[in-house]
Amino acid sequence: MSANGPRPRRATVHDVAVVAGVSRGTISRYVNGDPYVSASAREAIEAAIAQVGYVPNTAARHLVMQRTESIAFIVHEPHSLFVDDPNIGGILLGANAALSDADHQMAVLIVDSERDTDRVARYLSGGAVDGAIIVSARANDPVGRVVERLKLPAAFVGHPPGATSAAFVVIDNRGSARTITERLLATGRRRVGMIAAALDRDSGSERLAGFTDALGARFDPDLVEPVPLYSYSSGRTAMEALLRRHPEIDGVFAASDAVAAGAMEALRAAGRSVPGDVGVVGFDDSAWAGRTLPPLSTVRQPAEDLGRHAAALVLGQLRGESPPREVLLECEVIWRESA
Amino acid sequence: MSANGPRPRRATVHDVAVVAGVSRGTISRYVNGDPYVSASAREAIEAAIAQVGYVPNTAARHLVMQRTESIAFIVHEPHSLFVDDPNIGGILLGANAALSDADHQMAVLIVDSERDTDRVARYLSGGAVDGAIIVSARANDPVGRVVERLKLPAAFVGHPPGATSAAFVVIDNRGSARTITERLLATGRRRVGMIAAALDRDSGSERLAGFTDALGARFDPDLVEPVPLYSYSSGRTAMEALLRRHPEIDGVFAASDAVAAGAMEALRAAGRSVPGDVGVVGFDDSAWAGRTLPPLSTVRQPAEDLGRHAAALVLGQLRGESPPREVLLECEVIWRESA
DNA sequence: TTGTACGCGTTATCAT
DNA sequence: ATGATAACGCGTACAA
Repeated sequence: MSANGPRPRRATVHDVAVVAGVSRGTISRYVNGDPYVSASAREAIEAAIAQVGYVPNTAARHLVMQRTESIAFIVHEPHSLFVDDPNIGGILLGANAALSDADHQMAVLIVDSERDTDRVARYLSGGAVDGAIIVSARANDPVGRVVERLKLPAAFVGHPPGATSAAFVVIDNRGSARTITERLLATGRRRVGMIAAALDRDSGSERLAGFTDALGARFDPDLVEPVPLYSYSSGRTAMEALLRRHPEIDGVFAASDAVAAGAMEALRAAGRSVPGDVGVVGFDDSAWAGRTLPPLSTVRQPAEDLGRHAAALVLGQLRGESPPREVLLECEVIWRESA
Repeated sequence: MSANGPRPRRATVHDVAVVAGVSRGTISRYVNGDPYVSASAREAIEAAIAQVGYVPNTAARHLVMQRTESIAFIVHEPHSLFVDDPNIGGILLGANAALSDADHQMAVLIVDSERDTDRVARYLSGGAVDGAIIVSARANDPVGRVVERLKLPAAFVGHPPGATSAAFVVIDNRGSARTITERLLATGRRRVGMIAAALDRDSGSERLAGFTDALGARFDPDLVEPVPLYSYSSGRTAMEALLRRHPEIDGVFAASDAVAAGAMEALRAAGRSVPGDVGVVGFDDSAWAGRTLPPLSTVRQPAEDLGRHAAALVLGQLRGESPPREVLLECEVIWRESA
């Protein structure tokens, strides 16, 4: 039904110049806010621009200015991230807000295959963006290497595995884990254990460290059950193991809300009440936390702030500032009913 | 600690030409896979490219080619979308996969403010992308209007409110609602109601239509409780109302899983068992569905396929094909234990 | 205050 | 098969 005519040729400076009766240089000056434009010219130009529907061509502008006013937001492992991770959305929005305030365009690039990796690397190398925010970098990441080689202003969300020289922003996993464990202890629990997950990852080992910090001399390694993944099923089996080994256990710090939810299911199956018999706390304040019975006490990641700070780090570098190597963000403890 | 030297000047065709001892034209031909390049030249060029680390400049390429080989993925209302909607991630991944196969770069643009709207409009008008996929378009959307004015090849995910000439891909809300309601009826329920949500949106009214389709002559409007939002709390209060009005109710179709979860909570509070006393079915197969007790029977949206088809629609237009105005995707019914 | 002309890094046309 | 050279659309020094 649609007329579906040919794509209209986009108007150029030239067209505007002809209609307005001034030179192309003057048009360009007007567009870029140069003060040396007479009132009469200004009016003519404004009318002409409206008439022909002129918008400056991005590519031409980029080419001559040598910058694009846009920065990439690169995300890996999108499957787990976009489907499960409750924080990615917030990080995205925070980064976008900060960049938007600085009048920069954010372009989210998804790396989901070998092919994507190559294409994104070319995209970056080709100068399509002025900087990059990278979330969930992997060890020995080709994209990360490209960024480094180009000395592209960048900031990582989370600690990049390979020791990069780039800046990064992380939450204080250790401190937050310590804080919530201390609160759990303050409820009078005597035998509190931890289901530690993903110890090969930075976040996982830090959370365990925070836990031992809080326990101090009372720390008993046998009360720690390590699991590979931040998952519901891991939590469930780990809790079962913990109950077998230490039936007297009366408190558990789970390395994530999903893990905690699994643990609570195991406790329920074992006939232990929460928080009556055993107190449970999680980490992330993800969607899990509000849906467990009872609702989960947990640690809230300041997702938007992570994005905001990462963006600020990149923008700062763009302005020539040398950024702090690391930004540590505090988390908020959300006290609900599971402990 | 980082050396933090100046950004290296990026190598150009010229540099490669000098090192390889051939002309720029030959370099360009080699890079673009033109067959007319001698073996000797080829070798020299390959070595030179590796040596100077050459990557074609995106902006220059775009300028002369008049296309960018990249397409925008525009998402509005990111707050609700990125935080609540379980499908957005899948749509994103599906679109990215399809575009990636066609060697196109996808750039996700987030519209989260007035400012974003303007900037994105400029971005599109400036020719930064060859096409656009738009999810969750709003009525009278400035971005949508820009797309239309530019006759930018585009595809909407979901039905765009303003009657656009553009193509769109949607799930068969009506048919799916009908199917799952029929299955619910087939379990022997006599008095089945619906918690209808977001009737001002296309998805909401279609789901209600499917419900009435299934009921046929047995349809009783008083068994329909409309709520404004697809939310847990809406579901809870609506179910309470339904129970008050019709204590004999023994089946409920909730317009979304979140709504269904709320309804189940209300049923639990009222001492009704699920599925014993009343059968409950939802819509979306979101994270809610697996976490209710018992797990929820629901309708699974083919999220990745939505993204894939949208991308295909845009790519087709780019090739000059005239796309179908509408693509309707079937959903799968997931039968769990709540009905 | 305004116009002219050059350059940004490519691709594409046309000779050769 | 390859080398000159003209666009592509814009910003900006320089001249006027």
